[in-house]
Parts: sequence; structure tokens; C-alpha cells
Amino acid sequence: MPRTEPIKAVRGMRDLMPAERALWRTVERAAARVARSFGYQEMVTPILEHTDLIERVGTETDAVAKELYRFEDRGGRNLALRPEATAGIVRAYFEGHLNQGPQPARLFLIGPMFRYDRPQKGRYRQFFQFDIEAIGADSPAVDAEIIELAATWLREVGLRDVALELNTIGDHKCRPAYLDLLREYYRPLKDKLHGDCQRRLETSPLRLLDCKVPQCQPFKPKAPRITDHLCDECAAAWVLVRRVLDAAGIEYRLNPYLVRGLDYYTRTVFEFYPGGASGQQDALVAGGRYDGLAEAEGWRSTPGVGFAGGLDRVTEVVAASGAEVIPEPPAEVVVLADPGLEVEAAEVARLCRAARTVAVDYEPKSLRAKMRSANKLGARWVVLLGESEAQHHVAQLKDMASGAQVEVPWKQLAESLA
RNA sequence: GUGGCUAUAGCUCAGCAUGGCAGAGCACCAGAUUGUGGAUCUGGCUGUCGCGGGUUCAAAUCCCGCUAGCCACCCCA
Repeated sequence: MPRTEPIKAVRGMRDLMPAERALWRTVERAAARVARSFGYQEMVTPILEHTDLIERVGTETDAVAKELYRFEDRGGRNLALRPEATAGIVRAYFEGHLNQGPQPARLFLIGPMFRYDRPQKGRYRQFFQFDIEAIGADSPAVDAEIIELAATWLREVGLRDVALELNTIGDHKCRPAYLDLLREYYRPLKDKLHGDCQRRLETSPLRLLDCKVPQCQPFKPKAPRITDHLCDECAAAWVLVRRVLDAAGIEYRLNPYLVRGLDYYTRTVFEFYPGGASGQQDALVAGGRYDGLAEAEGWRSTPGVGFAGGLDRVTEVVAASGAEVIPEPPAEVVVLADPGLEVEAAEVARLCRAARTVAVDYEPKSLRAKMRSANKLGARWVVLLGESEAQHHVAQLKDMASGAQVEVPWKQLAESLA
């Protein structure tokens, strides 16, 4: 008999099986609990957005330029699977009139994001983020607030050893002059930079600072630093953010090379890394201020600050740290009946369900095999039903731990299991 | 988009340098145990050897292409 090739999961997409789902649930619940404790409300936005919305947010980033999951729908619309949450949340903030309510709107979202890149460890084409946004927030204290929120979340899921890196990248007032200084510094060195950096020099000079190619490294230490060229407002904000963090007892490392490539990002940028290997490719949480985003999307200029936390990575690090999540058994009670007693078995299960989680083994196997199966499922009790027992509306209730077995009338099963 | 490694039973893998009957463990099913789990023992089932082509009397094994997975780069959470 010719067999067809089994159809596997789409590239870069993975299933979360029940065994892993237990850990994910604790990480997600911690996120929601911490967010709500800071006054943030959950919301959901569509996974599909207009390609224009995503591209408005920055055609220069790889996430948009070459990693966008896009397609045309049956109506000829150009749509994209969202690569991150912020653009959609900002859109929803205006469309849903949150801009007319008390400011800032404190929001969180947990859901899947998509990037069409090559899968590898800790990176998938569909991945999940815990996203926090405070839209309409002017105060730098809110920048510190969301950093504290992220730190609290990571601590609550059991990650003691995380590193926070912090920087500021100025705003539309002070950054242009700084970028000119940066270009002036790098122009004479252009021949010594690698190809991408030679292009970045004119288009996105900030990115020169976070380049990791060895040949570009020697020039960084002497490059002008934005923190020496902030305008008064940005300098004051920079001080306040750190004052709040210091008072909260949150440790951080200033990293002058931590940047964002897009114009609408302003001032605060930060990233959390797992302890030990603080590579550049395994950030657990990354965020910052984006005062220019609303305007880039075509709305009234509105400040905002937020972060995205990678659930795939956080759960992975939590699992690697040795945290044991004991999975709950699928059912506390398993009902085993002789062949032909399916209706009676379902009835007995229905009665037991008043007190416990209950599954029925309907498979045509030997009783021995069903007992083995119930044992492997981790059932605490087994209810055995034979022909004569079914006639008398009784059943054998067996405690799997002690091995003790008693006959119980159906109507008293729930009581016996309570 | 670039590179390295990999693909054989439901799962983990051996077999491949030197071409010659498709293997092991686990899991599953049955029995030892006259309806009763965990330990032990016995038996049994499961294969287009990733897909397509080439070389050869003969290919899981050698060659080419493709696809997928893992890992790394670019980049990102």
C-alpha cells in the first residue's frame, strides 16, 4: 500500500506540547500578574496588519526589509503577519480612542509574532512575546517603571541571574547634531570599516556603534558619545530614569553601544540578558522609548515607551536553570469498563466528574493493559466496571497508591472521591 | 540571505571508511498471573533507509540535486 509523505509542521513553526505548556503557563501567568500589579491592562490586537503599517515603522530594519511574513489576501490587500506588537497596539490606541482617556494608557499583550528568518535555537518564525506599552507617557519615570516591571517578571519566574543594559539615544532635537559628529569621526575611517558599516555611515550611523565585526571594533572607544551631547531635556530624563532605578535597587550596566536603528526611537533603550553568556543575540527583554512612532503611523504625535519580552527564550532559560515544573496528570480518575459497557462507563465518569477530573479508557485492550495505561497517566484512582457490577449500579474503586479496592454504589462515587 | 553538521521502525540511534538478506534499545500489544498497575521474564507488531536522479550485476552505504531539522553568521525577543 503506497503511503503518502506525512505532512510536517511549517518551517520555523513549532508545537507546544502539554509537557512544555505547564512551564509556559507559569511564565505567562507571572507576566499577566506582574503587569496588572503595575496597573497595566491586557488587550489583543490582530495578528494580521496592513503591510503599510509595518513598513511605516521602518523599512530599514531587517525585521521589515527581509524578514516580513507578507502576502496578498483574496481581496488584493497587502497584509503582513505582525513582526512585533508595538505598531499594532499604537494603532489600536488611536482607533479604540484610548487617546481620549486618562494618560498614559498602560497596556499589555501576550501573543504570537512572526519573522521570516532562518530558524535556530531560541529563534523561530512564530514566536511569542509579552509586550508592555505605556502610550501617552511623557515622564521618564515611566521608562524606569517598565524596566522595574520587566525585572520583577524575570525574578518571579525564577531568573535570579539576569543582566540589564541601559543607554539613551537622545531625541529629534539633540540627535541630529550628534549623528553629524559621529559621521565626521567615522568618515576618515570609512575604508577600514566592513561593507555594511560603510553603508550605515550615511544612512544609519548609530548602527556603527553596535556593529560586532572585529575590524570595526578598534574605532568605537574614541567615537563621540551621545551622553556627552544630550539636550537639556534628554539629559534631565536620563538622570531621572537612573534615579528611579537606583532607588528601586535595580542594577544595570551603562552600555553606550546599545542603540536602535530607527528614527522614531528616542532616549531610553534597554535590554535584559541571561546571566553568564551575555551575547548580543539572546536578549530576553528589549525595550525603549518611541516618541516618534505615533507620528510615523500618521497619528497625532504622542510619546510612548514599552518593551517586548521573548517567551520562547525566557521559558528556555527557566527550563535550563533547572526549575522543575511538575505536570498535572491528565485525569485523577480513570474509568475502565469491560467491552460493551461504554454507555455505563460514560455514566460513571459523569458522576465522578462532580468531584475529580475523569477520563474513560474505551480502547479494546486487556484489563492489564488498561491498568498499565492508567498507571502511566498518573491516575490516583481507577474505577473498574464489569458486567454484573454495571447491572447492580456499583463499581470497584481502587486507590492506586495503596492498592486498596472497595465496592461503591454509583451514586456515592463522587462522595468517595471528594 | 550565507556557512557547517544531520536525515535508517512510533522514539533514540547503530549499520555506511571497504556496496552483497534491514538491526538494537526504548515504547506499544499479548502472555507468564483462570477481569487488576508499578518489578522481572517470554513472545509479537511496526521500515518507500527524507525526496528525486546518477554510477553499478547489485546502493541505507558511492556521486549530484532538492527538501527538512539542528547549530552558527547577518539580524532579532
